[in-house]
Amino acid sequence: MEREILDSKGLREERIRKLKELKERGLDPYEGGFKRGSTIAEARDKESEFKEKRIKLCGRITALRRHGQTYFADLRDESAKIQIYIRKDTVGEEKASIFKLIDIGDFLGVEGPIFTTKTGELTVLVHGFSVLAKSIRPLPEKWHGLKDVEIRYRQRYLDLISNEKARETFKLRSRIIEKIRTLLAQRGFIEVETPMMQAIPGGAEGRAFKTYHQALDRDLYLRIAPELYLKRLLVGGMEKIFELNRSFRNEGLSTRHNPEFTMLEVYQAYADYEVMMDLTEELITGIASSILGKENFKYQGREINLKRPWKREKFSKLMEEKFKINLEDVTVGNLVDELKKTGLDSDKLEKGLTKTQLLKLLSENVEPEEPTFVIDHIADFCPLAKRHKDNKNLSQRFELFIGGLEVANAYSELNDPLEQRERLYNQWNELGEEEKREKKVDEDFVLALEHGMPPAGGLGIGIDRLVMLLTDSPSIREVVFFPQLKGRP
RNA sequence: GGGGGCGUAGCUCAGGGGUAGAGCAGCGGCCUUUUAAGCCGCCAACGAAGGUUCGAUUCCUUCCGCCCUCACCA
Repeated sequence: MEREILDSKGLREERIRKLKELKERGLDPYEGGFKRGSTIAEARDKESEFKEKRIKLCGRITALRRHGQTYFADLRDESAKIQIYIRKDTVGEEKASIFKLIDIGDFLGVEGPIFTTKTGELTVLVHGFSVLAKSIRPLPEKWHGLKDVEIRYRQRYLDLISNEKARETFKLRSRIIEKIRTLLAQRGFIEVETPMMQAIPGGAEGRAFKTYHQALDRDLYLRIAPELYLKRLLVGGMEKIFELNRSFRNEGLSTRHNPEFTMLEVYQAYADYEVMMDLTEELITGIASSILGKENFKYQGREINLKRPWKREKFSKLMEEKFKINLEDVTVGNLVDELKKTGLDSDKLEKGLTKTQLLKLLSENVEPEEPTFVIDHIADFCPLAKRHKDNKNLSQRFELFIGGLEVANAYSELNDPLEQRERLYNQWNELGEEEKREKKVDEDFVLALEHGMPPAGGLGIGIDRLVMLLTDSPSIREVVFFPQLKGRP
């Protein structure tokens, strides 16, 4: 922060000088409140009402045009923008001279009737105004706005002031989340909250953040998923639940990954992954049609069409098409060898094949324009999912891809406690020595299952990615107010 | 962590081994219906540290930060 303070010293000092002068004139700009008569949008709607009587508006000055003894300025609140006009024969000599101390960025309350200028601009003829807050830093440029992505992320408020697109994106994010809650509530789901600080982080792949609790003298981890706790609630008899909140993964950053991210997890007792597919379609098309007003839109230049029903492609079929591998005679053990035979870049395979890598390979085989459920994955990659009755190597699971993004993941939840324990230990055994020490099998979770968990469908939707998709944002940093960045020098 | 690109004024952009240029913003002046107001004048910057060189903002090295990409992950 030190640098900016020095850099903008001259501009800042000039504004502090104006601030002092305001105070000397008995007008402390941080002192007063203001009774807003209406928002600017309301004022614009009801302009005719205020041709005669006065209106009281407030907002921030975003442009200032001095014209001799008069000023035109743009006043903006969250709802809209309106021009204000200050002239000394209306506002008075004293007030007019005070207006010299106003800068772009200051907050103002104004009062006066509305008229239309000869160029047709709706304008408040200011009879009185008060300074509600003085800005002592210059705002980014009015025409080109703020483009420096680093400043846009680190000082998001400047981005929000300068860029309409940013304001829209975050408003949409809020409406999307609100809509999800409404849609789920309409279907009888209730929202629950489970621990973000967990003794044993589980329910997903990925490294956890570690922290320490003083009084308990124990290590705790930030959750990588709420899954195992939500299933405990199924055991407890809750039948339709969801949690919509943050999870944390201690992994690298990318345009699709922020260390803290927002996930929706939904569980429905006596359902399975087929039911969750329907629910996913309903949720996402419901959101799109209510928020965007349509089911087709562009994502990064590609036309996406959400018209139901969505494609459901068997994982094995995609493997067959892409790699000519028949999953019937392939196990996880020799899958890597089989893939190498297909001439796939073997460097990538040397380190072994993770679930994520495999999905990535397959997602390249999925049409980005149409939403596609990739269903029935290799069971060994899905320790929490039920196996298929007719093929024990496959699990009742789907991953949903839209526009090249993986936006949802769901399965029929495994509720056989003995199999669950075995599969968790199998997974644990594959870990490296260090990981084995950090990650343990959550026996307490298995204990819950031993008391009986109803069959259930579970669904996870990456909210940040869904918002990216619906706001046509190329990076997760565009949909998270304060994305994680490195430290400053 | 690997690879590629980038870092010039408060903001948006030029430039380039020899005095660093513009627009917006700011300051001063003229202007009472402008709106990217206009006109005149002024203020203001090469991410940091080393090196090469008579001379570095420009070339080289290291560091810091940002973007893209690969890997871990969703």
